[in-house]
Amino acid sequence: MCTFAIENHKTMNTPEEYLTQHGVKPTSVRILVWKEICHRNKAFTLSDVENALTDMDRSSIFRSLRLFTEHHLLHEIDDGTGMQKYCLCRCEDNHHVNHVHFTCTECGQTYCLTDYAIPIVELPEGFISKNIEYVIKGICHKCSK
Amino acid sequence: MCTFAIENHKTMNTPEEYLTQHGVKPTSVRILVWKEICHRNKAFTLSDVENALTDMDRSSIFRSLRLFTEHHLLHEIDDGTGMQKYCLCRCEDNHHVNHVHFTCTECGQTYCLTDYAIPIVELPEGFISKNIEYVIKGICHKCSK
DNA sequence: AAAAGAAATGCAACTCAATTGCAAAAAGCA
DNA sequence: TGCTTTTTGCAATTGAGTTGCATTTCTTTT
Repeated sequence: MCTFAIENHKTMNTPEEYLTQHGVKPTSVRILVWKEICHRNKAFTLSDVENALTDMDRSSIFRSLRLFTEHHLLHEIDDGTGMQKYCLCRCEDNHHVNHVHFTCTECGQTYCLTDYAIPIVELPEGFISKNIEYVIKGICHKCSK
Repeated sequence: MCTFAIENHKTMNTPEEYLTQHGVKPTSVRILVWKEICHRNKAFTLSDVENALTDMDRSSIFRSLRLFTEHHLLHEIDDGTGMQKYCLCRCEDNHHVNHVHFTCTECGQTYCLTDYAIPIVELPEGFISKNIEYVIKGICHKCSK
């Protein structure tokens, strides 16, 4: 569904280089965190990464994710489950999530439907749009079987 | 922008009756909470209601809002500010938010754009939609002046 | 290469809103 | 009225996010 990570692995050689190219100094913590998340095609939480990197401190992961977000490697998304989620940024120019998210109420997964663009709503006079969040809640293709 | 409350006051006589009609026993706390929120045309938080009803306990308000939500008098909405927000339900049949929300990054207000319907995205095979959240972030008509 | 300075990390503690346990109060009912 | 159930207020807990600070690691300068 999301070919971003694969593409990157083909073209981007190493995590070190990828981080450097985006203005993030590639420290050991950040490389480990990036390696852990760069292949993900679903939205993930801080706890998800924490569980995958059990030796690493929560706040270090938190700070890495924040830094990645600041440097537009990640999007912060809010799927209404109450936990902050992140997904890989695959924007080419402007840094806005332009795809729809789907949160399964059964398994809790939030999918990045990267091929499904967010339809635009025209706003009333005076309202200026900067960013749009479009989250569908329902049952995912696995849980609906 | 939202004429719901006014319509209700015309047709619905008293809060007591309105709550009863929707399966909520109209206790004194619930009536006070409902009176406080039923005229609102913007999304509000628990703290908003708490500040308006200074004598009432936080958890009592919380429980009232939860009960109202369970009985479809309110929608819970998540505008990404991290605080749970509520807005009046004006659905006629199915209980889904069908309008767009707008959260101003300046003043923090979340507007219910009740005249602006959420455009539907067709989902991939196997995904079943139950509910959609559409939140635009930007600058509102007041802050953009 | 050593010293000084800057940045990153780990740990513990804090924040802040949501939520719950429980006893007291109020409401419903026989 | 007396008994039972529901509701309410208070205090405490939860849980994720976040921060302060001392230690460690990295970078730069001499």
